[in-house]
Amino acid sequence: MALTFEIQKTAECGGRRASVTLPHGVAQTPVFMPVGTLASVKAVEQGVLERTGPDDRGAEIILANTYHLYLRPGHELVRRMGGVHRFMSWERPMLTDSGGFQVFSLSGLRKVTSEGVEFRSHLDGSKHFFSPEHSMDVQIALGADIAMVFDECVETPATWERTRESMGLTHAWAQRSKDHFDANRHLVPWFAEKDGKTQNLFGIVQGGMYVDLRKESAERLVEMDLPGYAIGGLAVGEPREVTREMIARTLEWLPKDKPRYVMGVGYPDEIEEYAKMGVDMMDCVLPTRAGRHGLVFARDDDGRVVRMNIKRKEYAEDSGPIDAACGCMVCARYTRAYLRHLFVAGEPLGLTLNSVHNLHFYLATMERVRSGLK
RNA sequence: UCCUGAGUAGCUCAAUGGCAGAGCAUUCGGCUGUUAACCGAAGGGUUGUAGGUUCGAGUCCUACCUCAGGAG
Repeated sequence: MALTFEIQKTAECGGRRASVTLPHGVAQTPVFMPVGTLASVKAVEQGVLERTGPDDRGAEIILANTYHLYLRPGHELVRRMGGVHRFMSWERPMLTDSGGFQVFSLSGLRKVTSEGVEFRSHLDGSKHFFSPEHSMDVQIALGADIAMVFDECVETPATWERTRESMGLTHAWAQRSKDHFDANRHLVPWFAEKDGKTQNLFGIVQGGMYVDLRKESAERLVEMDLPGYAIGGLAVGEPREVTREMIARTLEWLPKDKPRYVMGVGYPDEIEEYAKMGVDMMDCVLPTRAGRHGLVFARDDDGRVVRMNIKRKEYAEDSGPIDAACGCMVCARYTRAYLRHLFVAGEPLGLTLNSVHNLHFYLATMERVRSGLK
């Protein structure tokens, strides 16, 4: 057994306090997973990521991206370097996205057929082809604890017919992903059969903004008996109520004894809400991207999330921390005035400190939720 | 003192004699499985000064002022 999911408690709201044990360690869920696309959570050093504040357990799982690492430095190079963990010196669990989302976000540079996707590199325009089998080969070479099936994320809005067609493709690709993965997962750099250390493959539910399609997608994927399931294709421009409804309904049809992962969400209040609904895993670029763009999160006296644009002039001589109640190393040490100065002056440290704070904020938000679910 | 060149937004610079603009800076906004230290919006002008030519001048003419380079 490569993955163990142990639920300590399921609250009335549906949220679960649990832990997921993976080849590279244990993560407490609900868990937020920072995104490190190119084997780097942008602007944050791995040691800092392990501990963003004095009483913080740090990031317990981080993401990397199949598409990006395939293009640069190349998955075979990463394999030769001992796998992505060793390559980037991150010993905790990791998850790789399959490249399916890039099929969606790189539209204009790609051509989709039932066989796979032909696309052009955003780096140099060179032609490449990704199939479910190839995505699996790349993800196995990278060797994250969790790999994702190769899927297609449909654009929003999309008609029911278009969404159903795309979903059918995702299902066929999921089966092909699983078959190829099962046949080759012993090739992960750290494979150790006697220790039961094997890579895990998660499925991805699609179905756009149509409840009936979400149900069909969930049922079809559950038949494949995968160790965990993701809900994909959300937060792509639809209203938040729709996102919430899709998650709430899809959770009904996913196994309760396996991790459920909503991909690509969200704002701090969203991840809190979804965790309480029973989502166990989430990832999002927002804390790091927003941080690099000058947006930091804080809580007001009532505990409500507030957005703070650190660029604003009103912080120029503000000698307080971003959030006095925050336990991160940035709030313990630096003033808003200094952070604003670094950002306005274009100092790279500003990007780093904002990112570290935001990551801590997200991780602490999950910790709050976990405490509440006890 | 003379010659030459240049004076346009906070800065660096565009603009056939025909609606005075850009980049940067400033202020504000956006960011949801990262093509993103990114993207967008706004504010900002008596075109060095004073005259003249012209239907119309940032642009042509005259004088002056300032700066740079050259000559003496």
